[in-house]
Amino acid sequence: MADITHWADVIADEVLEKGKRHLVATGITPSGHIHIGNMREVVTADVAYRALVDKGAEAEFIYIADTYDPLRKVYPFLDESYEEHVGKPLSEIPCPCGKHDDYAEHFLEPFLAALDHLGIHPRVYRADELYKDGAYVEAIKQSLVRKDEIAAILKKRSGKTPASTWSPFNPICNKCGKVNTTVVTGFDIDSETVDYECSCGDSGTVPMKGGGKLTWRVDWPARWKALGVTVEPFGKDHASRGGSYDTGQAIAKEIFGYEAPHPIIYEWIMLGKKGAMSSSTGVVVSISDMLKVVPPEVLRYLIIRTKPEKHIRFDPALPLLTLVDEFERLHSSDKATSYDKRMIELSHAAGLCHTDIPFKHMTTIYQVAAGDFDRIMNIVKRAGYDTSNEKCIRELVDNVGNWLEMYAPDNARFSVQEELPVSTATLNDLQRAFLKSFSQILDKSGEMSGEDYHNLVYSAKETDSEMNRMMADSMGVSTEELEVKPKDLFKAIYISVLGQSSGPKAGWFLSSLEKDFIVKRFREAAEYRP
RNA sequence: GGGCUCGUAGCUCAGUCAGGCAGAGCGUCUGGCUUUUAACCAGACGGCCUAGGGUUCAAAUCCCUACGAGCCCGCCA
Repeated sequence: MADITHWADVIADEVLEKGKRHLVATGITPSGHIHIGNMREVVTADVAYRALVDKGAEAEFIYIADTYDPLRKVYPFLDESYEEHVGKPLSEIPCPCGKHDDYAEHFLEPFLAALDHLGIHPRVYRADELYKDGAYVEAIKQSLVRKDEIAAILKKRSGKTPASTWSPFNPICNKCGKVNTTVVTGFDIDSETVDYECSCGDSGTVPMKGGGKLTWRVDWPARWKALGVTVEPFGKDHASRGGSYDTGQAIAKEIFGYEAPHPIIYEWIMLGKKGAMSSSTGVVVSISDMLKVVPPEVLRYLIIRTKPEKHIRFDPALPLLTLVDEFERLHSSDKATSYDKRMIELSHAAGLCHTDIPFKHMTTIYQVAAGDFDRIMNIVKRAGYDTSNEKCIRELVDNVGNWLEMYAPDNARFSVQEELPVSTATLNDLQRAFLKSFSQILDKSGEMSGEDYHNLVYSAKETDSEMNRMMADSMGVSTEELEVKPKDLFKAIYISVLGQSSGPKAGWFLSSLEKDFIVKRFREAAEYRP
């Protein structure tokens, strides 16, 4: 089989045939909690951008927040008092929590933080600022002048006839502040103003600069031209014939004289077994929820490994652990193909921190330490991991803690019992003799590694070992009579420490506990008589 | 009704653009590792590539049709 080229590189090659300078754009409307589908868009854009840069293109990456879009309705998470704001641009509505400058910023701020977390650093534009700075004025003029042509394009492509009062430009009413209740009654190209009537009864004049916005289907192509967008990913919803890319393409070419950007169409992300993610059906995982449990690199990997046009199935329970494992294995594998390496490279991105501690190991460490960060660090240090980047480790610890709490299946959970578990009563004489001997040997020895612990357990069945002799003595039998099954010994360890009959790999597990604790616990367990 | 995308092992998916022996990981099973596993190593099992036609020396791959899944054609990104 020929070498497989990663889709991002395929896209970059296609795009490079059109030219060497590129502007990769992405954008969404911060009207509510920004969900995971949007994350795919941004990661997709970032990867395309990186692939372009890697191939020597002069590329830039921008993110446009559609802060000037009107609020469509009072969403379930909003207070009823927002009724009066429906129809106003998001940037002109008060913040729901009062801590941000405006409504748009309230949802934008955590999203931008998430982007940073993922190692994605586009230049950020806010649509309201672009409008207020006059970036759209030229496009607004052209659109108003050639309104009928645009309407004809919309009709031809989408089959829908725009209303007679339709205008590509929606003024913001001076009185009620709404942008979707006004009708254009005239305009003046020289003074750059637009006249309107509003359903609230007001009428007046607004400047083209910051006095209103272009309707979406015109706004998009206008933006391409104004900013020079050449590559843009968008959801498949825009992609069909008669959709906004289709009309945008025509408007860009025929009205603004601009070639539409290279499209990257992506599919939705499905959640577990519940189906497509959609806000209307309530099947939603917000980005912040996602980042609570998934290390950023793995989230990137999840998106990067699948071609944009295929849907992604995301299951935050055990399959997540598999995904993390797969990523980490690929990361350290010497069998990785060039394709694998490329995926790892793209998952990495600048600005992400990485620790060499496997996620799965951390699930054990975390539970051994009962989530206490100082104790976790001690264990990590003892296990010989790199602890220089405490911030990264803390991120991993947070992910693991949240995962255990929110999604982990029961068999992945355990807790070291503070007190001797009552189930210790079920231990038999051999198991007690083992724990007693183990405790004594450990008491007089130095620090032991996971492997030391492992070997010590197995030494119990060797007739010439110290452990074997001590157990025989303790039980009052000869070493020949002693019949040891390691399985029972491991069971004794788990029961006395966790109160359950199985647990994480024992040697390694014991080495992450305090030695003194083990000595004491095993002695107590050996002596315990109900 | 019209359009777009997808359909490959039990699961998640590569491979389709550029036709050339049907692939990976996970799971399962077997064996091994000083027989604990949720760790590691080796191997095995696992397929009508959704179905039916067509083109071709040769089709998972290209063309047509059907079926299934998701989405769009509402100024809703």
